[in-house]
Amino acid sequence: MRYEIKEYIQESEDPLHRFANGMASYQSFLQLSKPTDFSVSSLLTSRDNEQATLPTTLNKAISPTIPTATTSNIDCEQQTTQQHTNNRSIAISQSSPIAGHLPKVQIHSPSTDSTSETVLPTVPPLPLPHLARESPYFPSAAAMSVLTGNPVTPHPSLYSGALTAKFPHHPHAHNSMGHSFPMADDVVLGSVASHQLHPVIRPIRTLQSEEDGVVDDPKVTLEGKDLWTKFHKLGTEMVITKSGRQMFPQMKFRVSGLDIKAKYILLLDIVAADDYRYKFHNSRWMVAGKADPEMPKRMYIHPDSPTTGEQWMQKVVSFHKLKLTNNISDKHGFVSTTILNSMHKYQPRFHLVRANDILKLPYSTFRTYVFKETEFIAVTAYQNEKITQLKIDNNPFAKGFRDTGAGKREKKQVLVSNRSLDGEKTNTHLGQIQFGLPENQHDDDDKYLDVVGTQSPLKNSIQRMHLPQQSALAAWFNHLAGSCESSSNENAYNETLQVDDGDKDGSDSSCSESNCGNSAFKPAPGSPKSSASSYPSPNISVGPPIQPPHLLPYLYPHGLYNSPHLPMLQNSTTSPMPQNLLFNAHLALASQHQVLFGNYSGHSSAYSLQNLKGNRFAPYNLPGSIGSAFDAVTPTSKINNSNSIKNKNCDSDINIHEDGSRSSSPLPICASSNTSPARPNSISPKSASHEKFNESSCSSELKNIENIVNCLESHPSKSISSKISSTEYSHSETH
DNA sequence: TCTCACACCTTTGAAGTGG
DNA sequence: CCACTTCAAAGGTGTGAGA
Repeated sequence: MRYEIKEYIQESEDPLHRFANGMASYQSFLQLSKPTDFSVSSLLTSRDNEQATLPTTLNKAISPTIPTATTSNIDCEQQTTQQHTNNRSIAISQSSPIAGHLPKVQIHSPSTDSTSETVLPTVPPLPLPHLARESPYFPSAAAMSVLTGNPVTPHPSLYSGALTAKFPHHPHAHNSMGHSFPMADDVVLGSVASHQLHPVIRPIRTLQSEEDGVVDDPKVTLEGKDLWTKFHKLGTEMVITKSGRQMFPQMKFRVSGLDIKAKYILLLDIVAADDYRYKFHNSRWMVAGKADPEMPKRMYIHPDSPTTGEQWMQKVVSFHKLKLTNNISDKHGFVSTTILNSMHKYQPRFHLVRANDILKLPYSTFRTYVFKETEFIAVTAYQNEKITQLKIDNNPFAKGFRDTGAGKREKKQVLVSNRSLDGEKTNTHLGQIQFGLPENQHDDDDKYLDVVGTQSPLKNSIQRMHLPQQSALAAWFNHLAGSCESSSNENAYNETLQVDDGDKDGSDSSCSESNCGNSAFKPAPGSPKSSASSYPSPNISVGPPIQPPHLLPYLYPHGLYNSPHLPMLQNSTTSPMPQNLLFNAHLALASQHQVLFGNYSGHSSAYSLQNLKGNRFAPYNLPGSIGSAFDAVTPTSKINNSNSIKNKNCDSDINIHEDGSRSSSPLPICASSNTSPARPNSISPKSASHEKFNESSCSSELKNIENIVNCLESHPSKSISSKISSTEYSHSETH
């Protein structure tokens, strides 16, 4: 795998121009720098919160002394290379720690169009107390700051925390206002990193092929895009309930361009779109104040993960089982629910990771796809009746409320009574919807009921976007995902100024299939327009593994990182560390992992765990011949992952030291482990029998998890180790 | 603004049936 | 044994009253 950092020197001082580029670099996916954002890598690299392990040579690598180079190997169809002609491209490639390889600096030669790589020596971890204090959730940024000499400022974009706008910092946020943007298939992104927020396009194909010999060109399309667009025009609302509510429309994607034999992990997460709380007033969404503290987020790993690209491409990938809840104490559904705040705006994100093992997610390259049409506001009760009607009309489970249903009859009675109370305008609107007028009439009707206009205060976000002191790595992580879109956004910016005006009338006549021109989240007139106003759908990002602190919130119960024992993961809410949290963390991970439950027959354990009844809608059946999820991946082996059958116990080359530091090493962390953490019988009846099936593998993987947790426990400044280990995990302590 | 009970509906899988 | 049908249970909906 590869970490890639590229630096792009922007010549223009035009604020808008800078903004255009800068916004693109703020890929929200990489703003996973706070506990409420999640990252798989946090499980394995939490210690990075305090310690920078990046090579010192990185500083040199990204220094201005690097000869200017052009990114001639740009392969982005939406690129605007001419706007980036004078740039330098540096790819800092950290071979996967798993592979035991040293980081490399990749330099693109301007003249020869060639790429050379230099291996960087690994340096001991650097204690960065002040940085850790300031950016506890983004250690790599801090590390990079030191390496680059740039002080880390708690730049809002560094942390997509409650106090930080997420998507407004990101071009996508500003793109939410509905402008034409390319289809997902039209966009190919390269990794990007720049302390000046200047993206450089680099072809994904090159990236991937250099990693492990697997060549893929993933394309993701949103299923039901038209329906999503309809909702988006009105301002999509998603009901959240205590027990969890499924999303409608459902999050379904069609994936293509995958390597048929390589294994992929597909994930979905939902992040706050901005820092505001909304209210529905006068038939429109308005900002009602600052956002409440963000709830802990969880990453939903598709239960079929990992499976081969061939399998993924066969059918639609559905994340319908993901539930939304506002129940902070939700304990049982941490695998399949995500906790949201009511009256807050959220943005789902789809992640595609080529990895044959969930445990390797942190070291794998994420491709993130953001479909702006899927943005929604979480509500406990529907606010916009047009949304309600749209749901009723399209959700089969709500048929009872349609014209022919009893529920509908009830509603009709209500309407009759309302008709005598309300104005004629409202009655007309309701009547049109109820009696199933064509869509275009629905759209026309939109003109009568003003539901458009979430007044996202973007200005502040924009202002916060470009702090020059932002470290290179911080920028890297923040807009890792946004290179291509950045370029396209730059073009799009000019288009935006035109398109936007045309969309103000609420007409969708110019709204193509990939458009979201009439988003109800369109900012009020006068709101700053960003270059990101026109964005590809989806917004795609490619990046290095998500950094340390993020996996926990996803795979761990919220209580874990709300715990005072985990200050680096702490949310604004503090709750005592519940019993068995660590075990639950294991369970959370294990439940997502086939091996731990021996589901080699083709069904993931996650699905078995959360619903033994079976995943009714599971799109795929995993072939039993796929092999263990713990099949070794040696990035440098140039061997197809799916074909590599190696020592499952020795496939991890990363060392997680007792002090929490990581280093590349050929020594597996669990090679000779005979101790597996005790697992309560309540995990799964299958687990016991499965131990027979593959005891060594289980032991190995459990050891992996154990090390992961131990890593957290031993975190020197977080004061979590003793408390956790003594109460939760002492029985499995192996250090 | 949120929770809850409710009616209505779809979906699923077991059970039954017939070839 | 297989395919098809039937049926009950589970679970997903929005509604509306009440807190």
